[in-house]
Amino acid sequence: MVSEVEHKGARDHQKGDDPSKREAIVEPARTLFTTKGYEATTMAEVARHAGVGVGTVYLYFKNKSELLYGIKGEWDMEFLSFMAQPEIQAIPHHLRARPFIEAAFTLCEQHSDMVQFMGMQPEQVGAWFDKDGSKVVQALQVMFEEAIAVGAFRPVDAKAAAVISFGMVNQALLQCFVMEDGKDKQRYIDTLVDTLEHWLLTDDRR
Amino acid sequence: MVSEVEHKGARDHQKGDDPSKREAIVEPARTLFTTKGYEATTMAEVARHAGVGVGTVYLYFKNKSELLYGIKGEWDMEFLSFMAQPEIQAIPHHLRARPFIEAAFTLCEQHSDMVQFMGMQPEQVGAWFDKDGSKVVQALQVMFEEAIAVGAFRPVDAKAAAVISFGMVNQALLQCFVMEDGKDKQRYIDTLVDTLEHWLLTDDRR
Amino acid sequence: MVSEVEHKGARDHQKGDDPSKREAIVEPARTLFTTKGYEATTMAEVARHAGVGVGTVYLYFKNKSELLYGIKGEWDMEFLSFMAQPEIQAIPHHLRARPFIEAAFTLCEQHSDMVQFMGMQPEQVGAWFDKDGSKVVQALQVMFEEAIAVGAFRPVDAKAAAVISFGMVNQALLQCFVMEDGKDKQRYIDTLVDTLEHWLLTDDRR
Amino acid sequence: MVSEVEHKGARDHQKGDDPSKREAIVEPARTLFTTKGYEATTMAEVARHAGVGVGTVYLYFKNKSELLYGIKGEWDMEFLSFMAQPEIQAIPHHLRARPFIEAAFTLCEQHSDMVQFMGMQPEQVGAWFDKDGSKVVQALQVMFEEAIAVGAFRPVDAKAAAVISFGMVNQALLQCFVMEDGKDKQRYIDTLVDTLEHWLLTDDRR
DNA sequence: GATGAATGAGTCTTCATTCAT
DNA sequence: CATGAATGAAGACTCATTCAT
Repeated sequence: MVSEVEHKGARDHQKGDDPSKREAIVEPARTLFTTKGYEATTMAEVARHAGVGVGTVYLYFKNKSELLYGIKGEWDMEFLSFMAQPEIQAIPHHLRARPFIEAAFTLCEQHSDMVQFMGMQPEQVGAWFDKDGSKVVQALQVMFEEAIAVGAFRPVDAKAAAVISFGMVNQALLQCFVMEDGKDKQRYIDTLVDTLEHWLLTDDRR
Repeated sequence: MVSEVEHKGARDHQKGDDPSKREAIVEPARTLFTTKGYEATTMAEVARHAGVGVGTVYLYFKNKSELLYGIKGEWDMEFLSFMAQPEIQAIPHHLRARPFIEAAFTLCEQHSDMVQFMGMQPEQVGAWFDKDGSKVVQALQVMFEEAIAVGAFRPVDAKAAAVISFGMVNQALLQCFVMEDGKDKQRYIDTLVDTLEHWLLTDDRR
Repeated sequence: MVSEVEHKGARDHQKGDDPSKREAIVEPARTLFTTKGYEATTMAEVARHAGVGVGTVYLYFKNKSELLYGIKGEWDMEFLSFMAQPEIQAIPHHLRARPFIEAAFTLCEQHSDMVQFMGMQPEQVGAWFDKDGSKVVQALQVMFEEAIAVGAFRPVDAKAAAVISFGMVNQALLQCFVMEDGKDKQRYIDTLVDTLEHWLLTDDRR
Repeated sequence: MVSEVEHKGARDHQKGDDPSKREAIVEPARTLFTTKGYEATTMAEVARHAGVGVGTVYLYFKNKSELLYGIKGEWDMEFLSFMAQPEIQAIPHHLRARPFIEAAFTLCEQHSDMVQFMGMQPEQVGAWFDKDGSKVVQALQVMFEEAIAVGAFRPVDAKAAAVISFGMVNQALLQCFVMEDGKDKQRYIDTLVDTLEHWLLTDDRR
């Protein structure tokens, strides 16, 4: 309606496979879901903001839940791929806390509206949230197990630690970017790093 | 749509005055909101579970949002009054972690449905959530400031620490009671206590 | 909206139990379903013609299918109760054809719009049509079995005969009241009676 | 909305010209319409089963109704041409009942999905159904008039008899192939033949 | 001629809210 | 005060139809 969908040269479309159009839908959906809430956002709104027809949204996402899932999945992927980066993996565990936290904050600053989805309750969303815990928590657990194995971290319960650390970072991001305006970023980063280091590092490392 | 609720003939009763009936409405509302989610719960359901007519619910709460507000306020009160208990206050700060966490888990076990509200996002609910942060986080902050002042805790940023500790406990409760069935309670309690003690206690206290 | 819902004295309503209002919904629904077809009729139209809100229709019928089912069931009941009438049952089998056919035509004349539903296809309607055959066909089958047992009818296959006689009467009603304007009623009645008598009566009875 | 389909540039091809492709569309359309019902079948489904694009269907049929019209017409033609067969016409009227019924059942067994269309209500389909009655009934009427003229059939009302016989056969086919699985074919054939012979044949012929 | 991505009007259905009793 | 039948605005989703390629 606002003609922001350029006439791109290529022409081999699958059913709902144009990544640029998919992104054009996901982006306003993310903003609306986080701004107004999932239930309060209508598919028509998403479509209007995306500059496409309602039907088109359903061409790319089977239903409203799938749209949310797509957003959540996108974030997970982004976060996971960040954790898998060679640069991050190269850092010894006992020095990982700060760059890790800082990266998380930077990532969330770019998509500050996305923060809420990290802690989204399964009941509120439907069945798409895997009961075993989100991919992110699982990845954290694996990382903790490694760190404990190599003696970098104290021998804590890796599963519980993953949940707990996810919770503290998530809440800090929420407070920092959703409730406040992001101005106290450094304060939360510093405190989080302090928390993790005192909690997890073996005494000789601190 | 603005003001068409006033002008009640000439009755002099307040709107909803019977506290026991109010409680009879709030209680199932809490259960339903947390079990099925706010949007998925209908006023008719709340009324039916409360054993009153739909109209009666509107006698005590102007609308659905007000009902949610009532619940949130009640929970805050319950949590806050727990924190203000003499028994809790009597415990020295450096020994408070375990009884505090254990009490939180017990409290949440009793009202396991309530857990979700701790982390409820303001945007998802409406405008009723005070921007300054929840009462609970504020209370935690005060407690931390005291503990730091008396030298029981390391000198961390009390505000950030309140947010972070709230986040970790909340996420653990969520994982324990909502995602899982509460069976690993002890595991999460132990790890949380471990976290708090290593993070906050001064070295000579650990 | 047109204030045609009288303020009747009584006041003990169940959920959707006011028979007069139920009838006020069923009646236009029947007309619309038969005039425009089931799929082409919208619930909003039914509500508008009934002089009630859409929601009210859903108070009396769970969904569109149930509304159709209600209509079909109502017709079946009416037809069945007609067949069970003492006056009809009193007539000896070999003389039943004419009064029976005449009654059917009279009944359908009153609800001429209803005729189509007799022959409605199960697939077009959903799952509400019992596979064993409609109640009407079953009732006919029983009647045929009796008539054959007492020697009033020739020994034909009662089941097949019920289907066949239902088909011929139904098609005649359809032709007479739906395709034509009912003017040739007598012609169809006479031919149907002739058909049944020549087909079913034993030679000594004809 | 009235006339915005004309003004095609300057191509000189007729709309849909390839008869084999037309048949490739009609065939699955018939199956789907009869299996799932007209409204429940989507143009996309028809296209997919036909192995062509949606747009192609619209090249051969202006719209969904036209597609239905095409199917109905095709069936009528097939049935009519069956009735016009020399083999059938050669049989003397008083011996025609059985081969005729048997042929109808065989024909319907081959296209068992087509049965429903015989009795299709005009209102349910739209305006394409000629008010004068279906071609099939007309053909039957002609045949009856001939049979009566040559003294093969009793002098019944040919028009009504056509309707009635159409109804009985149609209902039997419906019951046999749609409601049941076709297993009792012989039972219905025998009873139909019995019906027709007792009803129509002159006493000296029976 | 074919195609199928895009469209948006139109459907059923839900549910917060009101108000007559 | 209490009730719950009635309401209709609003939402998710479908699908016939078009048109650029």
